[in-house]
Amino acid sequence: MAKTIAERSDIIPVLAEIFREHGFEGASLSVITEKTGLGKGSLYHFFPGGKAEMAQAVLTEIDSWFEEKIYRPLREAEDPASAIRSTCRAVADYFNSGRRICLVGAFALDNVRDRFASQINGYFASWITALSSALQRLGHNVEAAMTLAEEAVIAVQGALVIARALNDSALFERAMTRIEKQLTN
Amino acid sequence: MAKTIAERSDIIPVLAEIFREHGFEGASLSVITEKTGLGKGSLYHFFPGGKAEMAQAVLTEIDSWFEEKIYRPLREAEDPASAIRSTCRAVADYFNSGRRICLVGAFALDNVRDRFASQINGYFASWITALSSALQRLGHNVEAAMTLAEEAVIAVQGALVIARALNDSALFERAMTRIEKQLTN
DNA sequence: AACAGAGTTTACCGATAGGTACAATTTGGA
DNA sequence: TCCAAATTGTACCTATCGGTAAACTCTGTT
Repeated sequence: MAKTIAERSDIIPVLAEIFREHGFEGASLSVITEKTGLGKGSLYHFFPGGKAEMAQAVLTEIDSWFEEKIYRPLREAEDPASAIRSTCRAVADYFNSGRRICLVGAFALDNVRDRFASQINGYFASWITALSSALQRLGHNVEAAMTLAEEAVIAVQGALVIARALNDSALFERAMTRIEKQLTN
Repeated sequence: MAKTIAERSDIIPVLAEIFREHGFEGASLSVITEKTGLGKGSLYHFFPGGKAEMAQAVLTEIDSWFEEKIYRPLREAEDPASAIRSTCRAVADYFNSGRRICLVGAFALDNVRDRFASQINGYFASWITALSSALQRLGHNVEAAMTLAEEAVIAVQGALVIARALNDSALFERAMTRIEKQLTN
């Protein structure tokens, strides 16, 4: 019956969705086996460290996605204004207009924060720094760029919280539109 | 040994702190008995519905605190500008400059959201509505007031997420200062 | 064709989860 | 002072938790 089907990298997006839906503690191994279709044996084959290693892998994948699609374009694009615009759209798409939560933000509010502190910290620090870099090249001074970037990332995370609380994806879209305008006006 | 010491209302703030610290799923009965000093017998005497009823009670208490200290002043104060200023300070104090998370926001991102959907929804809806009311009496038209209010509540929640993620309460204070200024400029 | 190792299934473990039952105790009021 | 109700302690229940062990089955390589 056993087949060499799964690869570690195939499972990670599924794990990400599971953690988003159930949280870290709520994602029991039985849920994980059910949704991935993998038994505990396979799971522990790929992730000897258990749930903690699975979550680490998910956070790492999220970080590299953002690095490639958001942070790097913001830092390196020769046209910072259009980079800001297109990464705002990419963020809105990534979070499916507020219907999908930010796993890193959710972990930050959860009691697992300390366990994944450095990844959580790095995620938001990189985001703010990259955005600030684009804003500086857009003409803002260091301080103003930092403030604007901080405000924008705060607004994205806040909008995710409120959109989910009110079950209102239009609210998230409104917020993203305001953020984009505020950054590129 | 049994003493008639505890009252339901005395326990609720302790429960609130426990849920803030451990989340809903993480707040096991053993943690709750330990931190409250009450055995399961007492706990189930006060809250026959178990953990779910405890969380409901906590959410209800939070809602009535905000109703009294934030929403009502915003709706009814004859000086809306100073009401906005003083409720901003009250909010910053309540969240201990970002060191204390918003339980309702955390629940919104958690998988328990559906279970407490109406309380979560009501909390944020009331906040935005009350703030919008004060802004209208300050001279903004209905639409502008609503947008500003939405933006402010989003910023508070976002700042709580980021401040906790970066372990940076100064960031939260900066955000609250900006919010206050933006609402009363 | 056969072997090694990657991948998988199954059965099991101790610990703890939330919850229940009920007897023991304390308390305020008559 | 004594009783009924309020409160608490203890023992116990079943289900599930995360994790382990080891036998098994594929699959690519030679």
